[in-house]
Amino acid sequence: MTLGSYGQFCPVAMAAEMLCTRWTIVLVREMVAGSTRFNDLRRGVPRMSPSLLSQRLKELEVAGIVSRGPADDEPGVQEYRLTKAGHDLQSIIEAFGIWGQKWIETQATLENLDPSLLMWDMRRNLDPSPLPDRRTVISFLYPELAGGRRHWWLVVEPFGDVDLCSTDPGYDVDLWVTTNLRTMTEIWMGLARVDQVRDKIQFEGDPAMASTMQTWLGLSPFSSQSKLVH
Amino acid sequence: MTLGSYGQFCPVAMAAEMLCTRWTIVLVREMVAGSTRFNDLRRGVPRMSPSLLSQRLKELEVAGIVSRGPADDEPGVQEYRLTKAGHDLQSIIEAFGIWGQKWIETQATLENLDPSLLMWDMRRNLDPSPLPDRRTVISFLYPELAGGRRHWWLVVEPFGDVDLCSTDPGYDVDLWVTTNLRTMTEIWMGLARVDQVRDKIQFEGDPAMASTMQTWLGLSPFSSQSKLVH
DNA sequence: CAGTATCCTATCCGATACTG
DNA sequence: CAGTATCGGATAGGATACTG
Repeated sequence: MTLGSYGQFCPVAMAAEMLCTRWTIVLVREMVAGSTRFNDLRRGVPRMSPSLLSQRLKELEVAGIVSRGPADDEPGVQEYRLTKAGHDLQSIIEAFGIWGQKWIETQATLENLDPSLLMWDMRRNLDPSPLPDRRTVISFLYPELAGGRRHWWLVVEPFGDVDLCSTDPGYDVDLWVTTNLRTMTEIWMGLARVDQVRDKIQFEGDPAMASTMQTWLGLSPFSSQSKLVH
Repeated sequence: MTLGSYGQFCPVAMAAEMLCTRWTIVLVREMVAGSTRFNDLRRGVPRMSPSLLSQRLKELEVAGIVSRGPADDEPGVQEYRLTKAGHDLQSIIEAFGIWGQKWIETQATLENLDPSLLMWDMRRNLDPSPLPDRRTVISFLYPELAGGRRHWWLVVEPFGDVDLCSTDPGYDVDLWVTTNLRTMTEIWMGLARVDQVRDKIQFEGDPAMASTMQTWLGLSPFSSQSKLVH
């Protein structure tokens, strides 16, 4: 029996042996959410060192959870895809998320604010359908933050691709949103609705887009578990 | 931010921070299964050192997952009970178990055989209702094992309490079961049915009890996920 | 029975730098 | 961009003994 094994035949223990190592669940979450390339994974798990990320990906490959291969569209670039067993982990990730959203103190959650993570998740879940049928640019400004963490742009391309920039991409901006990181995170997590914190957000630009923000801004997959405070 | 934290506001990460430390999931599994006292927990998680068990219980208490207090029936004895948040972890444990049973190689599972763990789980899930309405004793013998791991007794009391002994309790035995640990584990996990491995089990004693073993022997909670090999 | 205390080391991990 | 290599240090946790 390997050291580090639990030595139990129970399937719970066997699964935990594989999945309950540092960063693994968070990494799988990022893959379930759709990231496939090394540097995309890094953006979703920014505090994980690249060597550990690389190591975990190999372990997951050996375990049959991840398969590695050239990207379909861009050969020469490696992609990490979930296998069937990997996709089945979605139920575990969901169980974690639902439990976490329900039972972890909101207080603790809001001590872990991170604008790059927030914007990266917002990018992923933004719903382009209520937006104009052309390139649309939304700028987010967090005045309390410094340097490259202060200003962000979401660029929604005509066919729904969304890009995240932390330097000005140079396009005309349709809507400027100025708020603080905590408020924006509360909205994303479903702890507040835009209309409830209107006094903490300033809009400039297209008033229609401003007033419909709650519809095109996607929320966290677990937001529905929260009992909307305020 | 504490070292050891993921620094993410995502509920998945927050929950993983709490639950993905060594032994924690396996311990919670044992609590979800019903154990409440320190030494019962030890039997379910035998390879965990008592100091680590004690430490984990304290952490779970701080996290609001476990509450500690005197036993209802036996004051003076401490009991560890799951709080409401703790009971909600059942969905996570189930997700682990279902995934593990489905995707972990049977081979790997059967490398972690452990008679005390198996008997402890069998004790818990045994269904007394098909058995005679009196004290019933079933003896299990694993000839390939040595010493105290070789011989076990399940004592089913009239009102359905089941005791596990590894030394002869002295009662008349109704049924002797002789088999090997791998076969018995396969049955428990739902990888085989009694009638499929009849040639690997010897019965002596009450023939009616022998022939209905599949009905009173409870199976692993995850056995239904397995596609019955052989 | 129900834990606590102590010690010690393996290993995991973080940081950083480097490469094709 | 997509990783690998190296290194050092903290710490988690294993083993064991002990206590009320």
